[in-house]
Amino acid sequence: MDLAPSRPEADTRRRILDAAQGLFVRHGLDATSLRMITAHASANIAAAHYHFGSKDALIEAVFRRGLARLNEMRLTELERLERAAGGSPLKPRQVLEAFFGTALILAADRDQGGFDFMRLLGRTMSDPNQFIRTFLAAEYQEVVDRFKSALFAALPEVPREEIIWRLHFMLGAMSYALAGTDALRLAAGLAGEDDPRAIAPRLMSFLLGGLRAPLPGKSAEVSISDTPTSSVGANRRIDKPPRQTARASGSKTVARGNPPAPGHRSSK
Amino acid sequence: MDLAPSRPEADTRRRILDAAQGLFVRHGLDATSLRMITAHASANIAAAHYHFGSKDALIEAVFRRGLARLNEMRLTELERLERAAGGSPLKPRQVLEAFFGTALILAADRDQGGFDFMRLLGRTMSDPNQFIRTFLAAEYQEVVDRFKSALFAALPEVPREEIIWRLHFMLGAMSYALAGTDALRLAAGLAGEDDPRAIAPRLMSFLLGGLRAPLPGKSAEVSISDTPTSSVGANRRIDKPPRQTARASGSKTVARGNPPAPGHRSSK
DNA sequence: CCAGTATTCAAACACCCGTTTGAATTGAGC
DNA sequence: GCTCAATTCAAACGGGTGTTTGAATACTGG
Repeated sequence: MDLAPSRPEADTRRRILDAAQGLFVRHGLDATSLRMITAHASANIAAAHYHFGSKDALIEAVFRRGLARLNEMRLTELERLERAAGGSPLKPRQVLEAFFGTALILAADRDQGGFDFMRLLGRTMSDPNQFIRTFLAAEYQEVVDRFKSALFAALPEVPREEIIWRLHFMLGAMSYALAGTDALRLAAGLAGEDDPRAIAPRLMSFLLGGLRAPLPGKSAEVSISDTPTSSVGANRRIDKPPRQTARASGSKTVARGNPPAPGHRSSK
Repeated sequence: MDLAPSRPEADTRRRILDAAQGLFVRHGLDATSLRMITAHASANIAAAHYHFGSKDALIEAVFRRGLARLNEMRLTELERLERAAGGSPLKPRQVLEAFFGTALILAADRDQGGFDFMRLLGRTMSDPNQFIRTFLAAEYQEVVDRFKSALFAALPEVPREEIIWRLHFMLGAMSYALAGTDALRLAAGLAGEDDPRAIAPRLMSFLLGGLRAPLPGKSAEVSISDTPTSSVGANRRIDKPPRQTARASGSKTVARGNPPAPGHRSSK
């Protein structure tokens, strides 16, 4: 339309959004200050408040922009498949492709920020901040309802409660894989460690396997809580292991003003 | 080398650790201040520095205490199973029980703080803070190596790279389930929504199903919707959704022309 | 009992945060 | 050219942060 490709005022707004997204995923929401963001965006601090109103509103704007794209892709794909199926229910794999496959496609888009956003989203999924949680839930609701229904129809013989649990688990697996933190250095050195295109086929077959796993036995034979005479509970209670004092012992024999190990802290 | 267990001064230390753990899981590491912690623990701010040296060192201490318990349980159980098997490799299910089952048992312990700690751990697994990440990796290394080896032995025919990926996915599913945030309000209203004893059997069969899923097709490494040959229904298979380039020229992603009109909220 | 260390405490320090202000700058329409 | 609104800017405000200080207290060994 009449929107010139480079409107200067709109540019500041977009630069701030981009900088915020990149810094949020690298340092976390709390640890990223508006001053860091505006410095990265070559903008003034007050400009951020002028365009967004507050830091929380800026966070909202970042997620709204990313989720609009993601959710539109998901719903478009789901509707396309349902239209092609013509009334008959989809296969479980198709539902997963529409939900998780599109997310992974978006995560592979490094240029337009899809990569950063999906990592950010993956990490934020387990953020305790109430304001974020309610916002995410609201922004997601339509998509979640649509895909829940599609999965119910695809697996009519599975109890709905069980399907919801498994959707929950699948979400966790994807979020963690996308977040790409690998806190345990598990995949360190693996090829394509943080490349969503390498992860996608592996994740999809893992998710399908989990979704179609046999239901947990009602008699709880599978359950760990009552493995015969409690495998782990054999020693009944966990004794406190001897306090590992190798590194922390300094903190109790302190004289005044003793910093245990001054060489800590960074990344904030 | 240690102080007697019931010395009153040691009590302050424990009270601070407990309060910190509870507040960390409710508000996050960054959003929890030392003043909040010491107020909850009925202690002085300086006492926290006296006993731990810094906030980062306090965070370390919280995780060290919890991980010592968790990792000891895991290793004990793994060794018990390996001893019982007498040289022959364990079954995949047994390895998962020793790793994830023990975590879920610990998470069910509400009295001694196991519940809070496992939720905290689940959320921290995707924390971007570098200091936390390296600390967790170091603290976990022995356990990770042991369980990786056990899984390799249990699944000799599966490529090791694939096993590592699936271990990664399983960790994500468990972390997210334990974190118990449910950002999407997926399981809202479900029975035992945040009770690890209700989650355990369901999670275990999901994980086993994912771990034993058929390997992803080797041929196409890039494609998301792979399965070039083995599609279940030959009729309508999922094509690659059209590359979403509409956004580049799209001017409707975010409603432009937002007047400043702040009206924000603060909920922190 | 006293000596001396281990622990607590209130107060202050320097710094960074999100937010606000009011003036300067820009750019389009008459 | 001028007007007027939209946008940017440097500077400041109040408040919360982690950390430090030095004195007061609690406790243990002799």
